[in-house]
Amino acid sequence: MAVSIPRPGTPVRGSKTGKPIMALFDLLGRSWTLGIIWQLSEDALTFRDLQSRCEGVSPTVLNKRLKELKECALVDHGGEGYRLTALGQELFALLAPFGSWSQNWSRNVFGEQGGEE
Amino acid sequence: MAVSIPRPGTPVRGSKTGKPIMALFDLLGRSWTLGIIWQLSEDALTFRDLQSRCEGVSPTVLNKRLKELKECALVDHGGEGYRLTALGQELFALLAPFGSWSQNWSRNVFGEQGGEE
DNA sequence: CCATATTGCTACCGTTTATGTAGCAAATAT
DNA sequence: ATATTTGCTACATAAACGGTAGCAATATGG
Repeated sequence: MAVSIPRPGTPVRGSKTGKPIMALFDLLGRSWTLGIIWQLSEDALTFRDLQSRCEGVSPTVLNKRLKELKECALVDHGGEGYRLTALGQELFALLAPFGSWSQNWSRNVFGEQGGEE
Repeated sequence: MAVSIPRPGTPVRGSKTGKPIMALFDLLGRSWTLGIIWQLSEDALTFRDLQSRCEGVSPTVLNKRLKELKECALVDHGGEGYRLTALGQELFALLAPFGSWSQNWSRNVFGEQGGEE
């Protein structure tokens, strides 16, 4: 069914219900969506800065994700580059605890070598 | 590079750093991972129950996700079916606020039709 | 005991998505 | 005017996903 933007109320990739949480999970469950939000949490970034912070993700995918995130009102593109909207910042606030949790998870499951950040 | 399990400390899909947060985002950024955790938050479920709650996701994908989640110590498979581990429940606790936030997001961005849950 | 059903799962194959490189038009800087 | 930088598109290849069919193992019922 080749879904582009996972609007709530509309069926999304794999999901026929269109519940908001499923639409959100569909959006967040695409490659680099979470990473993009994470990287934009501090500063606005240019396309290429964002690309390099996302480990050199291909511009094709980066541009797709940015379009989706703009259409879902989580990211916009002002004079200083791409940045989170107010809603995007709200979402990042929910996401922020994942940072320290992931370190704890890493230590518990995989040992000490998990490393920084 | 065909990455199977996104262990922190090891390069993951697209990411060369292996930072825990990137490993976690890689894991969560695969189709149905978030949905599976969401569905297992209340009860243990059999493979087929879980499949039907995930809108009939194909068994191929479901089995892949379950293997990954088991290997990452977020899900296990006891006598009553698949269920979240203690770590999995911790992660769900971080994820739970996304439910109500997604409803608010849906109303703000797409209008009122977003619907329940 | 034998048939039936359920469970967890694998094989296959076609479609979709992602990756990776090259490069172009517009804006900015020198 | 020349050279960079920026945002982005066009391919081609590789990986992931979706969907159906079906199998071995364990229950369940007659």
